Amino acid sequence: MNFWLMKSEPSDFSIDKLAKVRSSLWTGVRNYQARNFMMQKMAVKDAVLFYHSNANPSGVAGLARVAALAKPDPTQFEKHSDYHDAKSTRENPRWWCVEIEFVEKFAQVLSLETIKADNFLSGMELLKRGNRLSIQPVDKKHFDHIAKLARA
DNA sequence: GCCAACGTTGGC
DNA sequence: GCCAACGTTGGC
Repeated sequence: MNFWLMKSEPSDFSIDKLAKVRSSLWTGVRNYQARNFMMQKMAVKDAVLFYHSNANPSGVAGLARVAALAKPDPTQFEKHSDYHDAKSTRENPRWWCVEIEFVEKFAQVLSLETIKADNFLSGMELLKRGNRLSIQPVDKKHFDHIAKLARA
């Protein structure tokens, strides 16, 4: 089983929204590295840190889980979607997405500031210079530590 | 809104 | 294949 961090702007899709709908396709990823993690590495039951970016505060807002393997992202075929991709075909879709299900909302967001201040988390990909990747692998030890901090 | 860092595009 | 121009991400 693998561990992941997945970013979303809460104004677009938040942990509250996921809690309400219970599960959702993780649509809109248009970065090949992030897509490849979903297509090639994610398995059902993998654990996910749900990260709010461009938020107040930004940070890990809760936990989720991979509910289904990657399938073609339907938004790439929607002409009027922000995520439409004219170069993608149904025979050979360019963008794929897994399905994510709600697990837990933290009582409060574990802020980026708190994560940065914790020495045990200093090696996280999230904290690397210029990090922009919206889906990234997380070490189990970091995942567990974040879950522990959030419940403390 | 600013801007550093990064990814993508396209001319050559 | 190089790389300048451009677009996007995301913290602040």
